Amino acid sequence: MESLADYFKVFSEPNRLTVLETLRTGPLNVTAVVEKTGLSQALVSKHLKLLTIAGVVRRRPEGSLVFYEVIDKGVFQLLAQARKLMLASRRQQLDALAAIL
Amino acid sequence: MESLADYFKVFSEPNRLTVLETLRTGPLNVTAVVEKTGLSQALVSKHLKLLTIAGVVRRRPEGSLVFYEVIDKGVFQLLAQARKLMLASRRQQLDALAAIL
DNA sequence: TCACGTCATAACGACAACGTGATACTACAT
DNA sequence: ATGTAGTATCACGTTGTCGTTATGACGTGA
Repeated sequence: MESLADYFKVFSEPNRLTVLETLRTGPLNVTAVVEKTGLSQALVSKHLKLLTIAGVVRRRPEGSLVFYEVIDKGVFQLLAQARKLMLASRRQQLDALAAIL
Repeated sequence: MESLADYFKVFSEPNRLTVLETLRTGPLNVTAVVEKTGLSQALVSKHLKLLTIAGVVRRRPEGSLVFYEVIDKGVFQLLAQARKLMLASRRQQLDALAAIL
């Protein structure tokens, strides 16, 4: 996690966001995430690793399972704020378009 | 701007963030941004275009100059919140490391 | 009209990220 | 010890993104 840009990059991938959303309600093991998302196991594993490296998620082995959980639920606030800004931008775009027509 | 991930992608590039920061204090024309950042003119133009498409920035031609300005300064709050989370993650990482050693 | 400053775009090469299929590794049960 | 379920990783091909160089387009003033 070098720069701020790198941090944003963590959330700039649809499947990774999907995986992250999966953990909103609580810890899950890899297979559970796979089933919830429909993504391949290898892919889920990769994204979880990235999220772990980024410090967004914590890895907790338990027997033969490995559970992952969001460390700071504040990330979801970040997602929410970004979504809000995005929608506002979209509205503004439409207004600008309407002004032309 | 299809998905939320795409929106995050806008902020996931160091040079693009640099360009955006340049506009924090107010509108600037392209050449001014080029001088402030030290990036090539073509590159600045590209990033500004992307920021415009994303609805983060507004393009305003004025004579032979083209000014760009941030539409919703709330984006800087987003940057700030992300930075805060990033630093918190970093602290947590170090704590986890310290616990091992 | 011509030249110049400003900005945008095209074409290209370099490199990174994504997803997949196959394989290794681990813990546990038989 | 062998098998099995769960997880991680490797190697690979594909695609996307970044930055550069060169060129095009536009407005302005001489």
